[in-house]
Amino acid sequence: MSGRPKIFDNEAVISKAAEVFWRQGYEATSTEDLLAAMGIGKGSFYLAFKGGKKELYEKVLEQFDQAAVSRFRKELDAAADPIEYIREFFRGIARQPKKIHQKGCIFGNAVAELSNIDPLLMKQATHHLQELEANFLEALQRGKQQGILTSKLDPALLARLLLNNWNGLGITRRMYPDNELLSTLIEAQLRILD
Amino acid sequence: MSGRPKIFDNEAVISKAAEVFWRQGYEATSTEDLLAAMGIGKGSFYLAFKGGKKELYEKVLEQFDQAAVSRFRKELDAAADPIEYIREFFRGIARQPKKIHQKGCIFGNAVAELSNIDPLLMKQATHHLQELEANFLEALQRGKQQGILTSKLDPALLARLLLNNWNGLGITRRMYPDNELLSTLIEAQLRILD
DNA sequence: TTCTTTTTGTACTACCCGGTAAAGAATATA
DNA sequence: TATATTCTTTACCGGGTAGTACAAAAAGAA
Repeated sequence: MSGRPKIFDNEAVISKAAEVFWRQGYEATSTEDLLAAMGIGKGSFYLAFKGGKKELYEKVLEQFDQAAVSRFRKELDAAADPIEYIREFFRGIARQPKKIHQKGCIFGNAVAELSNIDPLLMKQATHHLQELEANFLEALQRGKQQGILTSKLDPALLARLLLNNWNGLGITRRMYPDNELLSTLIEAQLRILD
Repeated sequence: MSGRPKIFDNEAVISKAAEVFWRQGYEATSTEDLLAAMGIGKGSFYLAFKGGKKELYEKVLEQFDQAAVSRFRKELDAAADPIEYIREFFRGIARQPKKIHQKGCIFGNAVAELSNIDPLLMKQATHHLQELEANFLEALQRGKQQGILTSKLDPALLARLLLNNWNGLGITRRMYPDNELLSTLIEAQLRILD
């Protein structure tokens, strides 16, 4: 059964690759960039990821999604006020360093870059963003149940507005990688939750 | 002085190239893609655009900006109600065909794709988006002068909110290339103008 | 016509890149 | 130790790409 032991951990190298993809995008990243970042050779890479760069990118998106979604759900469950949690979620953007602002949202990046290049990958990125939207919706519904959210807007519409704000911030934060400016912008956006 | 006559018009081929760049992005577009779309050969191309793909992309962004800005200003000047003009500007998105939705905003695309690849091009794209923001601002200020805009928010902040909505729509319209859905979303966003 | 200027078409070069193949290394098991 | 299994290393291949070089073509001017 078990032959030569693997020198690397799959999740670990996916996470290494994620950083490069996130920073440079899909097309601008060569497999050699990825190999260098992951610290493995071609042989190992194509053995572990037979689909090459494309499969790796899928895995990267999935890993990102797993981490983000599980964290969101956990924190939301722990939050007494789900609406305030959404607020803090957005406010968190305005606490991040410039390097992060410059990378934007990897899912939004994927949607923008791959719509007419690789529709399948684009569809997956879209799906992940829809999960974020679903999380917003769940928080909003809980807020409504608890009587915290008084807005008369349909929660589904509200969730979509939040998603669009998120998508916009993925671009705007690169134009203005300035936390004070972003904070002002975000606070104004959050008034739809009042 | 005058040698062999040019077979093509610069602005015309830039506009041809624009379509390809807009659809595929910068990195995914090869110079041969561009030559095919422009209908000229390598010799002519490198003579007219010594900077190659990069210079052409700059020109494309500039041409887009020229067209968009001049149209915006002209229509805004002609509009009796500048706030309603902004509304119509956004509503127009929800009247466009799927093919356009799939391409998003070329400036947003450039910002997303090139932030960490070619900072100079990214900066130019940012500048063009800031011109859009400035146009929003001008319209808002005129609306305030005319007493049409009653919002208590700082017009500059309002313009930035509109810009962020625009940036978001560049992504969201690809996730949901559905004009009815987009219309609902946009109408909800426009309530910040009430 | 002949010369000059500018554009065009094409051939060429040097390079990079994704992917494969094959041989060798490291382990468990018998 | 011998064998089977799995992973790693490295060399290689075919294809595509950006950019250059150069000769031919198309005009005006002398």
